[in-house]
Amino acid sequence: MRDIAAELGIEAASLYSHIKSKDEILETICFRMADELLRAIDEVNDVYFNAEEKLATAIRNHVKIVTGDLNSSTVFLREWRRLPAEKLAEFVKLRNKYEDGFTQILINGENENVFEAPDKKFAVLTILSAVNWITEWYSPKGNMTPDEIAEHLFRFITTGLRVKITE
Amino acid sequence: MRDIAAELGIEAASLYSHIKSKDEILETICFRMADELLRAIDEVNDVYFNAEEKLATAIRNHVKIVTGDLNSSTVFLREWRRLPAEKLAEFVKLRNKYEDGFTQILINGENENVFEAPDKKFAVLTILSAVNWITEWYSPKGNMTPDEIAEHLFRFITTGLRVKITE
DNA sequence: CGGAATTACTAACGTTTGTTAGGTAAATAT
DNA sequence: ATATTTACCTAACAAACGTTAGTAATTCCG
Repeated sequence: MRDIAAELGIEAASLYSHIKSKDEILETICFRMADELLRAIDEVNDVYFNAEEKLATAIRNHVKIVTGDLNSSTVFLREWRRLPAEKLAEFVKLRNKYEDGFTQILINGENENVFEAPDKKFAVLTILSAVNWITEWYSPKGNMTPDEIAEHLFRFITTGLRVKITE
Repeated sequence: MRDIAAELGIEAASLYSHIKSKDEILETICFRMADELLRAIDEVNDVYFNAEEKLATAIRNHVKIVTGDLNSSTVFLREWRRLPAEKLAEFVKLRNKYEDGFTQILINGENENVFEAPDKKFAVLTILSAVNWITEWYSPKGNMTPDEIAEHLFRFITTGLRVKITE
């Protein structure tokens, strides 16, 4: 709290004119971002039909949200376990719903015979590892825009590293 | 320190008969695991020739190390930033060397015309995201062994999600 | 311009944290 | 059996932490 206050140029005790508690800050960050991600994936599953387009859009949305506020994303990804017990349980439900959203896309892809993911949970977790790991290395000053990152990730996730024979 | 001591059934003050400081514990965990990973990747680059085999072995080694001690791996992945400044700088160098090891594999793969990764840094970071994310979900009680996880990851990383036309 | 509302301050509190010091008990070595 | 070493204890310390209470300063509004 003293570090946050120092960033703002005020005393730690002054923060309590604006917030209720440190936990409230964490809850706001985590739930606001979770809600944003959930809204994005729900829209993807509602609006799009083509599984490839769904996946591409879901990845782009995720990358845009994560890179849109790196500080919040970093807190969201690293600190969610420190939510108070009741909020933590609620949060985990949201995470699971989000994963389910990606699973739905993979199921659609299999039905359309464009994706092949026998172990969908594994595939979804690996996709999420890629999009979430962006907080470890992304910089707005870097040479890739969020859309380029999303495009790279989509290609990596769908076609992998192997040289494409048909090209 | 009180939590660690409680796990051991002793008082926090008693820990100091066995260790120097809390920082020492963190340093030991981080550098021991970094050294282990570096030894593994160096051996892969020395011993193997075939890039696919290199990558498969590098992934298998990483997964084996990470799943071999989940507690240490979790601390290693999440807490390395809390190393004291000098140790942190040293640690970052080791991380970079490890990434370089993977980059070397991708370069070999391109020379052999089996891999295609124009942006190698991006590809390496995405590979590392997958192997490191294991700490988020792996359980020894789960239905996948570390070798199976490594195999799945290798397949995902090399061929992606798309249905293989040649099959 | 004065009063109300808002924001920020200082001081303080209770709790938590990492660690030290001195003492005691247990284990080990001679 | 005695001496030494090791491990653990209690007690304590200083610093850090999240937050409250009362007061002061600033801003806003009629």
